[in-house]
Amino acid sequence: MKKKEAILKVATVLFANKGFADTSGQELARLTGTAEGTIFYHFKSKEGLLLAILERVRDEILDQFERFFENRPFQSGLEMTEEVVSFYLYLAGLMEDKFLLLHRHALYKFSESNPEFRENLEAIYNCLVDIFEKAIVTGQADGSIHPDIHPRKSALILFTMVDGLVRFKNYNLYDAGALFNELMQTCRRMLQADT
Amino acid sequence: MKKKEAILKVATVLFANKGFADTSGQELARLTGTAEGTIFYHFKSKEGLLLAILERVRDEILDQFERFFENRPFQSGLEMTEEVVSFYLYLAGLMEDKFLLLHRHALYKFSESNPEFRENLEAIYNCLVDIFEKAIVTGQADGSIHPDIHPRKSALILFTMVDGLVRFKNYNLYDAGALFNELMQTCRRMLQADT
DNA sequence: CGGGAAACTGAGTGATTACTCAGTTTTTTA
DNA sequence: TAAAAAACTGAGTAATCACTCAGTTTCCCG
Repeated sequence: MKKKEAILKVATVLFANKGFADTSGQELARLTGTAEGTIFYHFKSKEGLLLAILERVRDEILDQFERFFENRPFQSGLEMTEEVVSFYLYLAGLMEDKFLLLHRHALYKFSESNPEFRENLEAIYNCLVDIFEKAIVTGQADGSIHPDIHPRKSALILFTMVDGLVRFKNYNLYDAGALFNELMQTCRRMLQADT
Repeated sequence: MKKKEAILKVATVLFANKGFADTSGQELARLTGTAEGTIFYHFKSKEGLLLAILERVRDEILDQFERFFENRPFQSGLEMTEEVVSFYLYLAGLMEDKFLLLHRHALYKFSESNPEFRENLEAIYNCLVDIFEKAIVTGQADGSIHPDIHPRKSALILFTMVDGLVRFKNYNLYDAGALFNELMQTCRRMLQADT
Protein backbone atom coordinates (compact mmCIF):
# COMPACT_ATOMS: atom_id res chain seq x y z
CA MET A 1 0.00 0.00 0.00
CA LYS A 2 3.00 2.28 0.42
CA LYS A 3 3.80 2.39 -3.28
CA LYS A 4 0.23 3.05 -4.35
CA GLU A 5 0.21 6.12 -2.16
CA ALA A 6 3.51 7.31 -3.61
CA ILE A 7 2.25 6.87 -7.16
CA LEU A 8 -0.90 8.86 -6.42
CA LYS A 9 1.08 11.64 -4.80
CA VAL A 10 3.76 11.98 -7.45
CA ALA A 11 1.30 11.58 -10.33
CA THR A 12 -0.84 14.39 -8.91
CA VAL A 13 2.11 16.76 -9.03
CA LEU A 14 3.27 15.65 -12.46
CA PHE A 15 -0.14 15.57 -14.12
CA ALA A 16 -0.86 19.02 -12.69
CA ASN A 17 2.43 20.64 -13.62
CA LYS A 18 3.61 18.76 -16.70
CA GLY A 19 0.32 17.53 -18.03
CA PHE A 20 -1.23 14.12 -18.48
CA ALA A 21 0.10 13.36 -21.95
CA ASP A 22 3.56 14.65 -21.10
CA THR A 23 3.96 12.42 -18.07
CA SER A 24 5.15 8.91 -18.89
CA GLY A 25 4.85 5.75 -16.86
CA GLN A 26 8.60 5.47 -16.99
CA GLU A 27 9.09 8.86 -15.35
CA LEU A 28 6.41 8.10 -12.79
CA ALA A 29 8.12 4.84 -11.91
CA ARG A 30 11.51 6.47 -11.58
CA LEU A 31 10.30 9.27 -9.31
CA THR A 32 8.32 6.95 -7.05
CA GLY A 33 11.02 4.32 -6.83
CA THR A 34 8.70 1.65 -8.17
CA ALA A 35 8.67 -0.60 -11.19
CA GLU A 36 6.52 0.51 -14.08
CA GLY A 37 4.46 -2.63 -13.67
CA THR A 38 3.42 -1.56 -10.19
CA ILE A 39 1.50 1.39 -11.60
CA PHE A 40 -0.59 -0.93 -13.73
CA TYR A 41 -1.02 -3.37 -10.88
CA HIS A 42 -2.75 -0.69 -8.81
CA PHE A 43 -4.47 1.18 -11.63
CA LYS A 44 -5.84 -0.46 -14.71
CA SER A 45 -4.52 2.29 -16.98
CA LYS A 46 -3.06 5.78 -17.01
CA GLU A 47 -6.58 7.09 -17.39
CA GLY A 48 -7.60 5.08 -14.34
CA LEU A 49 -4.79 6.65 -12.36
CA LEU A 50 -5.98 10.12 -13.32
CA LEU A 51 -9.51 9.20 -12.28
CA ALA A 52 -8.31 7.93 -8.90
CA ILE A 53 -6.51 11.24 -8.40
CA LEU A 54 -9.61 13.21 -9.35
CA GLU A 55 -11.68 11.24 -6.84
CA ARG A 56 -9.18 12.09 -4.13
CA VAL A 57 -9.21 15.76 -5.05
CA ARG A 58 -13.00 15.80 -4.95
CA ASP A 59 -13.04 14.16 -1.51
CA GLU A 60 -10.46 16.55 -0.20
CA ILE A 61 -12.15 19.72 -1.46
CA LEU A 62 -15.60 18.66 -0.30
CA ASP A 63 -14.15 17.70 3.07
CA GLN A 64 -12.33 20.99 3.45
CA PHE A 65 -15.50 23.01 2.85
CA GLU A 66 -17.48 20.79 5.21
CA ARG A 67 -14.97 21.50 7.95
CA PHE A 68 -14.95 25.18 7.05
CA PHE A 69 -18.64 25.45 7.85
CA GLU A 70 -18.49 23.55 11.14
CA ASN A 71 -19.66 25.82 13.96
CA ARG A 72 -18.79 28.98 12.08
CA PRO A 73 -21.09 31.87 12.90
CA PHE A 74 -21.57 34.40 10.13
CA GLN A 75 -22.75 37.91 10.90
CA SER A 76 -24.58 38.10 7.60
CA GLY A 77 -24.92 36.46 4.20
CA LEU A 78 -22.65 39.09 2.70
CA GLU A 79 -19.95 38.33 5.24
CA MET A 80 -20.43 34.65 4.64
CA THR A 81 -19.91 35.19 0.91
CA GLU A 82 -16.74 37.13 1.52
CA GLU A 83 -15.38 34.49 3.84
CA VAL A 84 -16.14 31.75 1.36
CA VAL A 85 -14.28 33.64 -1.36
CA SER A 86 -11.41 34.16 1.02
CA PHE A 87 -11.36 30.51 2.01
CA TYR A 88 -11.47 29.41 -1.62
CA LEU A 89 -8.38 31.44 -2.37
CA TYR A 90 -6.66 30.12 0.74
CA LEU A 91 -7.49 26.58 -0.27
CA ALA A 92 -6.22 27.15 -3.79
CA GLY A 93 -2.90 28.15 -2.28
CA LEU A 94 -2.86 25.23 0.12
CA MET A 95 -3.72 22.70 -2.58
CA GLU A 96 -2.03 24.43 -5.48
CA ASP A 97 -1.26 21.29 -7.47
CA LYS A 98 -4.77 20.00 -7.11
CA PHE A 99 -6.36 23.22 -8.29
CA LEU A 100 -3.91 23.35 -11.16
CA LEU A 101 -4.97 19.83 -12.07
CA LEU A 102 -8.62 20.91 -12.11
CA HIS A 103 -7.75 23.33 -14.89
CA ARG A 104 -6.15 20.63 -17.03
CA HIS A 105 -7.82 19.82 -20.31
CA ALA A 106 -7.28 16.08 -19.97
CA LEU A 107 -10.03 15.95 -17.36
CA TYR A 108 -12.54 17.57 -19.66
CA LYS A 109 -11.51 15.43 -22.59
CA PHE A 110 -12.07 12.23 -20.62
CA SER A 111 -15.34 13.66 -19.34
CA GLU A 112 -16.72 13.38 -22.83
CA SER A 113 -16.21 9.64 -22.98
CA ASN A 114 -16.08 8.61 -19.35
CA PRO A 115 -19.01 9.69 -17.16
CA GLU A 116 -17.03 9.04 -14.01
CA PHE A 117 -14.82 12.00 -14.83
CA ARG A 118 -17.80 14.23 -15.44
CA GLU A 119 -19.50 13.15 -12.23
CA ASN A 120 -16.49 13.99 -10.14
CA LEU A 121 -15.95 17.33 -11.81
CA GLU A 122 -19.60 18.23 -11.43
CA ALA A 123 -19.50 17.26 -7.77
CA ILE A 124 -16.62 19.66 -7.20
CA TYR A 125 -18.02 22.54 -9.21
CA ASN A 126 -21.55 22.15 -7.88
CA CYS A 127 -20.27 22.05 -4.34
CA LEU A 128 -18.50 25.37 -4.84
CA VAL A 129 -21.30 27.09 -6.72
CA ASP A 130 -23.90 25.77 -4.29
CA ILE A 131 -22.00 27.29 -1.41
CA PHE A 132 -21.89 30.68 -3.11
CA GLU A 133 -25.57 30.41 -3.92
CA LYS A 134 -26.48 29.51 -0.35
CA ALA A 135 -24.51 32.47 0.92
CA ILE A 136 -26.34 34.82 -1.44
CA VAL A 137 -29.75 33.46 -0.49
CA THR A 138 -28.84 33.85 3.17
CA GLY A 139 -27.74 37.40 2.51
CA GLN A 140 -30.98 38.23 0.76
CA ALA A 141 -32.94 36.85 3.70
CA ASP A 142 -31.05 38.95 6.24
CA GLY A 143 -31.01 42.05 4.05
CA SER A 144 -27.26 42.28 3.55
CA ILE A 145 -27.45 41.34 -0.13
CA HIS A 146 -29.49 43.15 -2.75
CA PRO A 147 -32.81 41.43 -3.50
CA ASP A 148 -32.51 41.92 -7.27
CA ILE A 149 -29.49 39.62 -7.44
CA HIS A 150 -30.16 36.25 -9.09
CA PRO A 151 -28.66 33.79 -6.59
CA ARG A 152 -27.61 31.01 -8.94
CA LYS A 153 -26.36 33.17 -11.76
CA SER A 154 -24.48 35.49 -9.45
CA ALA A 155 -22.98 32.49 -7.71
CA LEU A 156 -21.65 31.37 -11.06
CA ILE A 157 -20.25 34.82 -11.81
CA LEU A 158 -18.62 34.86 -8.40
CA PHE A 159 -17.14 31.45 -9.01
CA THR A 160 -15.91 32.47 -12.44
CA MET A 161 -14.15 35.42 -10.91
CA VAL A 162 -12.48 33.55 -8.08
CA ASP A 163 -11.54 30.57 -10.19
CA GLY A 164 -10.14 32.85 -12.89
CA LEU A 165 -7.96 34.56 -10.32
CA VAL A 166 -6.63 31.19 -9.17
CA ARG A 167 -5.80 30.38 -12.77
CA PHE A 168 -3.86 33.61 -13.18
CA LYS A 169 -1.95 32.90 -10.01
CA ASN A 170 -1.09 29.36 -11.01
CA TYR A 171 0.07 30.50 -14.43
CA ASN A 172 2.07 33.37 -12.96
CA LEU A 173 0.43 35.76 -15.37
CA TYR A 174 -0.30 38.41 -12.79
CA ASP A 175 0.29 38.76 -9.10
CA ALA A 176 -3.01 37.47 -7.84
CA GLY A 177 -2.16 38.18 -4.21
CA ALA A 178 -2.07 41.88 -4.94
CA LEU A 179 -5.62 41.64 -6.24
CA PHE A 180 -7.10 40.15 -3.10
CA ASN A 181 -8.41 43.37 -1.59
CA GLU A 182 -9.76 44.50 -4.94
CA LEU A 183 -11.58 41.22 -5.34
CA MET A 184 -13.22 41.48 -1.95
CA GLN A 185 -14.27 45.03 -2.69
CA THR A 186 -15.72 43.91 -6.01
CA CYS A 187 -17.74 41.19 -4.31
CA ARG A 188 -19.14 43.67 -1.84
CA ARG A 189 -20.04 46.24 -4.47
CA MET A 190 -21.54 43.58 -6.69
CA LEU A 191 -23.75 42.07 -4.02
CA GLN A 192 -24.53 44.51 -1.28
CA ALA A 193 -27.95 45.98 -0.70
CA ASP A 194 -28.48 49.68 -1.29
CA THR A 195 -27.42 51.72 1.68
CA MET B 1 1.84 28.58 -49.95
CA LYS B 2 -1.53 26.89 -50.13
CA LYS B 3 -0.48 23.96 -47.99
CA LYS B 4 1.16 26.12 -45.35
CA GLU B 5 -2.11 27.93 -44.89
CA ALA B 6 -4.01 24.65 -44.60
CA ILE B 7 -1.60 23.34 -42.00
CA LEU B 8 -1.93 26.49 -39.91
CA LYS B 9 -5.70 26.37 -40.10
CA VAL B 10 -6.15 22.71 -39.27
CA ALA B 11 -3.47 22.75 -36.58
CA THR B 12 -5.21 25.65 -34.87
CA VAL B 13 -8.40 23.64 -34.57
CA LEU B 14 -6.67 20.44 -33.50
CA PHE B 15 -4.28 22.03 -31.00
CA ALA B 16 -7.20 23.94 -29.50
CA ASN B 17 -9.64 21.06 -29.28
CA LYS B 18 -7.46 17.97 -28.92
CA GLY B 19 -4.38 19.49 -27.38
CA PHE B 20 -0.83 19.93 -28.56
CA ALA B 21 0.59 16.64 -27.31
CA ASP B 22 -2.43 14.69 -28.53
CA THR B 23 -2.16 15.95 -32.10
CA SER B 24 0.32 14.04 -34.21
CA GLY B 25 2.05 15.10 -37.38
CA GLN B 26 0.52 12.09 -39.08
CA GLU B 27 -3.02 13.23 -38.28
CA LEU B 28 -2.21 16.78 -39.28
CA ALA B 29 -0.87 15.57 -42.63
CA ARG B 30 -3.91 13.39 -43.26
CA LEU B 31 -6.42 16.15 -42.52
CA THR B 32 -4.61 18.75 -44.61
CA GLY B 33 -3.95 16.45 -47.53
CA THR B 34 -0.23 17.02 -47.31
CA ALA B 35 2.77 14.84 -46.69
CA GLU B 36 4.15 14.84 -43.18
CA GLY B 37 7.41 16.23 -44.50
CA THR B 38 5.63 19.37 -45.70
CA ILE B 39 4.86 20.35 -42.13
CA PHE B 40 8.53 20.30 -41.26
CA TYR B 41 9.46 22.07 -44.46
CA HIS B 42 7.35 25.08 -43.44
CA PHE B 43 7.89 24.91 -39.68
CA LYS B 44 11.10 23.81 -38.09
CA SER B 45 9.27 21.76 -35.46
CA LYS B 46 5.89 21.10 -33.90
CA GLU B 47 6.70 23.77 -31.33
CA GLY B 48 7.49 26.17 -34.16
CA LEU B 49 4.10 25.47 -35.69
CA LEU B 50 2.40 26.27 -32.41
CA LEU B 51 4.35 29.51 -32.16
CA ALA B 52 3.35 30.52 -35.68
CA ILE B 53 -0.27 29.91 -34.74
CA LEU B 54 0.07 31.96 -31.57
CA GLU B 55 1.52 34.86 -33.56
CA ARG B 56 -1.47 34.75 -35.89
CA VAL B 57 -3.89 34.69 -33.00
CA ARG B 58 -2.18 37.69 -31.43
CA ASP B 59 -2.32 39.65 -34.68
CA GLU B 60 -5.95 38.80 -35.17
CA ILE B 61 -7.07 39.74 -31.67
CA LEU B 62 -5.10 42.98 -31.62
CA ASP B 63 -6.46 43.83 -35.05
CA GLN B 64 -10.04 43.12 -34.03
CA PHE B 65 -9.83 45.46 -31.05
CA GLU B 66 -8.19 48.15 -33.13
CA ARG B 67 -11.07 48.03 -35.56
CA PHE B 68 -13.54 47.95 -32.70
CA PHE B 69 -12.34 51.33 -31.48
CA GLU B 70 -12.36 53.01 -34.88
CA ASN B 71 -14.71 55.99 -34.81
CA ARG B 72 -16.80 54.55 -32.01
CA PRO B 73 -18.31 57.20 -29.80
CA PHE B 74 -18.88 56.18 -26.18
CA GLN B 75 -21.34 58.05 -24.02
CA SER B 76 -19.23 57.42 -20.94
CA GLY B 77 -16.37 55.36 -19.57
CA LEU B 78 -18.82 53.02 -17.91
CA GLU B 79 -20.59 52.42 -21.20
CA MET B 80 -17.26 51.93 -22.89
CA THR B 81 -16.36 49.29 -20.32
CA GLU B 82 -19.62 47.47 -20.86
CA GLU B 83 -19.20 47.51 -24.61
CA VAL B 84 -15.68 46.19 -24.34
CA VAL B 85 -16.89 43.31 -22.16
CA SER B 86 -19.64 42.66 -24.64
CA PHE B 87 -17.26 42.74 -27.58
CA TYR B 88 -14.83 40.43 -25.82
CA LEU B 89 -17.57 37.84 -25.38
CA TYR B 90 -18.66 38.28 -28.97
CA LEU B 91 -15.10 37.83 -30.17
CA ALA B 92 -14.65 34.71 -28.02
CA GLY B 93 -17.66 33.25 -29.82
CA LEU B 94 -16.41 34.31 -33.23
CA MET B 95 -12.92 32.95 -32.65
CA GLU B 96 -13.83 30.07 -30.39
CA ASP B 97 -10.95 27.82 -31.36
CA LYS B 98 -8.43 30.57 -30.89
CA PHE B 99 -9.67 31.49 -27.44
CA LEU B 100 -9.73 27.82 -26.52
CA LEU B 101 -6.13 27.59 -27.65
CA LEU B 102 -5.21 30.51 -25.41
CA HIS B 103 -6.32 28.45 -22.44
CA ARG B 104 -4.10 25.51 -23.39
CA HIS B 105 -1.31 24.66 -21.03
CA ALA B 106 1.19 23.92 -23.77
CA LEU B 107 1.50 27.66 -24.41
CA TYR B 108 2.40 28.38 -20.81
CA LYS B 109 4.79 25.46 -20.64
CA PHE B 110 6.71 26.67 -23.70
CA SER B 111 6.62 30.20 -22.26
CA GLU B 112 8.96 29.03 -19.54
CA SER B 113 11.67 28.03 -21.97
CA ASN B 114 10.90 30.06 -25.06
CA PRO B 115 10.55 33.83 -24.58
CA GLU B 116 8.78 34.18 -27.91
CA PHE B 117 5.78 32.38 -26.49
CA ARG B 118 5.72 34.59 -23.42
CA GLU B 119 6.03 37.76 -25.48
CA ASN B 120 3.07 36.87 -27.64
CA LEU B 121 0.92 35.86 -24.69
CA GLU B 122 1.80 39.04 -22.83
CA ALA B 123 0.99 41.12 -25.89
CA ILE B 124 -2.48 39.58 -26.01
CA TYR B 125 -3.21 39.81 -22.30
CA ASN B 126 -1.79 43.30 -21.92
CA CYS B 127 -3.82 44.52 -24.87
CA LEU B 128 -7.01 43.29 -23.24
CA VAL B 129 -6.21 44.52 -19.74
CA ASP B 130 -4.99 47.86 -21.05
CA ILE B 131 -8.28 48.39 -22.82
CA PHE B 132 -10.24 47.70 -19.65
CA GLU B 133 -7.94 50.00 -17.72
CA LYS B 134 -8.31 52.80 -20.23
CA ALA B 135 -12.08 52.46 -20.07
CA ILE B 136 -12.03 52.72 -16.28
CA VAL B 137 -9.76 55.76 -16.31
CA THR B 138 -12.05 57.40 -18.86
CA GLY B 139 -15.03 56.62 -16.67
CA GLN B 140 -13.40 58.13 -13.64
CA ALA B 141 -12.64 61.27 -15.59
CA ASP B 142 -16.23 61.70 -16.76
CA GLY B 143 -17.72 60.70 -13.43
CA SER B 144 -19.47 57.53 -14.56
CA ILE B 145 -17.10 55.26 -12.63
CA HIS B 146 -16.44 55.44 -8.91
CA PRO B 147 -13.21 57.30 -8.06
CA ASP B 148 -12.13 54.78 -5.40
CA ILE B 149 -11.70 52.05 -8.01
CA HIS B 150 -8.09 51.10 -8.73
CA PRO B 151 -7.97 51.16 -12.55
CA ARG B 152 -5.31 48.52 -13.19
CA LYS B 153 -6.38 46.10 -10.51
CA SER B 154 -10.04 46.41 -11.37
CA ALA B 155 -9.18 45.93 -15.02
CA LEU B 156 -7.53 42.66 -14.06
CA ILE B 157 -10.53 41.56 -12.01
CA LEU B 158 -12.79 42.43 -14.92
CA PHE B 159 -10.60 40.47 -17.29
CA THR B 160 -10.52 37.52 -14.91
CA MET B 161 -14.30 37.49 -14.82
CA VAL B 162 -14.83 37.73 -18.57
CA ASP B 163 -12.10 35.29 -19.43
CA GLY B 164 -13.37 32.84 -16.82
CA LEU B 165 -16.80 32.96 -18.38
CA VAL B 166 -15.32 32.22 -21.79
CA ARG B 167 -13.57 29.23 -20.28
CA PHE B 168 -16.82 27.91 -18.84
CA LYS B 169 -18.51 28.34 -22.16
CA ASN B 170 -15.76 26.57 -24.07
CA TYR B 171 -15.75 23.70 -21.59
CA ASN B 172 -19.53 23.46 -21.62
CA LEU B 173 -19.57 23.54 -17.85
CA TYR B 174 -22.37 26.04 -17.61
CA ASP B 175 -24.50 27.93 -20.07
CA ALA B 176 -22.45 31.09 -20.28
CA GLY B 177 -24.93 32.78 -22.59
CA ALA B 178 -27.53 32.75 -19.85
CA LEU B 179 -25.09 34.64 -17.65
CA PHE B 180 -24.56 37.55 -20.02
CA ASN B 181 -27.06 39.91 -18.46
CA GLU B 182 -25.89 39.03 -14.98
CA LEU B 183 -22.32 39.74 -15.99
CA MET B 184 -23.18 43.15 -17.37
CA GLN B 185 -25.11 43.98 -14.23
CA THR B 186 -22.15 42.89 -12.13
CA CYS B 187 -19.82 45.13 -14.08
CA ARG B 188 -22.13 48.07 -13.57
CA ARG B 189 -22.56 47.47 -9.86
CA MET B 190 -18.86 46.92 -9.40
CA LEU B 191 -17.77 50.08 -11.16
CA GLN B 192 -20.44 52.70 -11.14
CA ALA B 193 -20.20 55.90 -9.16
CA ASP B 194 -22.58 56.42 -6.26
CA THR B 195 -25.91 57.76 -7.37
C1' DC C 1 6.35 -21.98 11.24
C1' DG C 2 3.47 -22.76 6.52
C1' DG C 3 0.92 -21.40 2.85
C1' DG C 4 -1.97 -18.51 0.34
C1' DA C 5 -2.81 -13.89 -0.99
C1' DA C 6 -1.41 -9.47 -2.09
C1' DA C 7 2.25 -6.48 -3.62
C1' DC C 8 5.78 -5.86 -6.59
C1' DT C 9 9.17 -6.51 -10.43
C1' DG C 10 11.41 -5.46 -15.00
C1' DA C 11 12.36 -7.25 -19.36
C1' DG C 12 9.66 -7.45 -23.38
C1' DT C 13 6.01 -5.90 -27.11
C1' DG C 14 3.81 -3.66 -30.72
C1' DA C 15 2.28 0.79 -31.75
C1' DT C 16 3.18 5.54 -32.28
C1' DT C 17 6.01 9.53 -32.15
C1' DA C 18 8.62 13.75 -34.09
C1' DC C 19 11.58 14.48 -37.39
C1' DT C 20 14.98 13.57 -41.61
C1' DC C 21 16.36 13.35 -46.22
C1' DA C 22 17.12 12.19 -50.92
C1' DG C 23 14.45 12.78 -54.56
C1' DT C 24 10.32 14.79 -57.36
C1' DT C 25 7.13 18.30 -58.79
C1' DT C 26 5.73 23.04 -59.27
C1' DT C 27 6.63 27.90 -59.58
C1' DT C 28 9.40 31.80 -60.58
C1' DT C 29 12.59 34.23 -63.10
C1' DA C 30 15.86 35.55 -66.67
C1' DT D 1 11.87 28.00 -72.57
C1' DA D 2 15.61 26.70 -69.66
C1' DA D 3 17.49 26.91 -65.41
C1' DA D 4 17.16 28.06 -60.67
C1' DA D 5 14.39 28.23 -56.61
C1' DA D 6 10.78 26.96 -53.86
C1' DA D 7 7.35 23.64 -52.55
C1' DC D 8 6.35 19.18 -51.71
C1' DT D 9 6.81 14.06 -51.03
C1' DG D 10 6.79 9.64 -48.32
C1' DA D 11 9.58 5.96 -46.91
C1' DG D 12 12.75 5.52 -43.25
C1' DT D 13 14.70 6.11 -38.27
C1' DA D 14 15.57 6.07 -33.59
C1' DA D 15 13.21 7.00 -29.56
C1' DT D 16 9.44 6.69 -26.65
C1' DC D 17 4.98 5.18 -25.36
C1' DA D 18 1.32 2.53 -22.52
C1' DC D 19 0.78 -1.72 -21.16
C1' DT D 20 1.63 -7.11 -20.32
C1' DC D 21 3.08 -11.03 -17.98
C1' DA D 22 5.59 -14.69 -15.90
C1' DG D 23 8.00 -14.78 -12.06
C1' DT D 24 9.62 -13.02 -7.24
C1' DT D 25 9.12 -10.89 -2.82
C1' DT D 26 6.48 -9.41 1.14
C1' DC D 27 2.70 -9.79 4.14
C1' DC D 28 -0.83 -11.82 6.92
C1' DC D 29 -3.24 -15.31 9.31
C1' DG D 30 -3.96 -19.98 11.34
